[in-house]
Amino acid sequence: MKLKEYCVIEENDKIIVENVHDFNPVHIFECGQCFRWVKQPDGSYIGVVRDRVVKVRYRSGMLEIHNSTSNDFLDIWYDYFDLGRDYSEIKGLIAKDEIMKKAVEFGSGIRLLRQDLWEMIISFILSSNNIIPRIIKIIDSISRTYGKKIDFEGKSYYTFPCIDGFMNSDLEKLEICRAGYRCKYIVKTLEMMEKTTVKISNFQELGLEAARKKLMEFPGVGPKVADCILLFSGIRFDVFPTDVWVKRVVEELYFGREVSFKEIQEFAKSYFGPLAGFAQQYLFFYAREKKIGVKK
DNA sequence: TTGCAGGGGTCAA
DNA sequence: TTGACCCCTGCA
Repeated sequence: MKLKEYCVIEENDKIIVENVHDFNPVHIFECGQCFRWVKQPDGSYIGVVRDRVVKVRYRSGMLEIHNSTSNDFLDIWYDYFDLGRDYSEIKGLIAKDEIMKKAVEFGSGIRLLRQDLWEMIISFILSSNNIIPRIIKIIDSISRTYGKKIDFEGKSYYTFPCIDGFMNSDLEKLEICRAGYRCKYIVKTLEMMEKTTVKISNFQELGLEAARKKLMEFPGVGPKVADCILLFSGIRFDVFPTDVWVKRVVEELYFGREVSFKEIQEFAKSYFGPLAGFAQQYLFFYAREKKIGVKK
């Protein structure tokens, strides 16, 4: 089977996708955009996406997805891994100064995942005023409490719960997930979600400001969280989520002084334009791994 | 062993 | 604009 430039071979329980470039699992799964992929001792990653568990391995142009079929490739993985996009071209366009050249080279295998909108709303509400290892723990705990169990390679995994999964269960149990004051944001958000029909298509029809405004109606969603939701569910790529790491790296490498959130947003818009979201990911990964701007 | 500082966006005063 | 919110980690 062929889809665009890819050749997909089905073999036992796995598929092998040939001719995949600009793909590095470490960069993709550890650049802060997702919380449900776990590195295995052999270097592969196991992740829960929608209602399935898969294992992903990549070497020299070959992407292996275990526990999957070629139909899944068409239905899920092609979009999820954003395989229709030429990241070499994007990298060429945004690596227009020495800083971006370094950041792009450092995270050369980053791809933006197109993740589930509901999952992103809840996940990024949990991300505010929080650190990545803890966010991962909380989401894992929520999935164990409210999701469905799936066994894979002798271990149990849990899907991220759908709205019904939450609402049909006891929301008081959220407290055991150690999310602190964010629990009440989640409960309120779920109640609001139940009453509305918010879909990705709704957001794609809206302009950027209207989409942001709509997301910020949910409690716990401010400007940064709203931009993360839009970017990581593949709705908008012209946003520049500005957290402490991005602020630090832009201040240190571009301005050489302290700047406001608004100044950074204006800079990103004029400098990176429609590719701001990609630039943000390379910069974030670079800043965090290299600890740029951290006071010693 | 204990206790305190630090990290991290949003909300409400 | 500023302090409070919550939990975990690291380090005296």
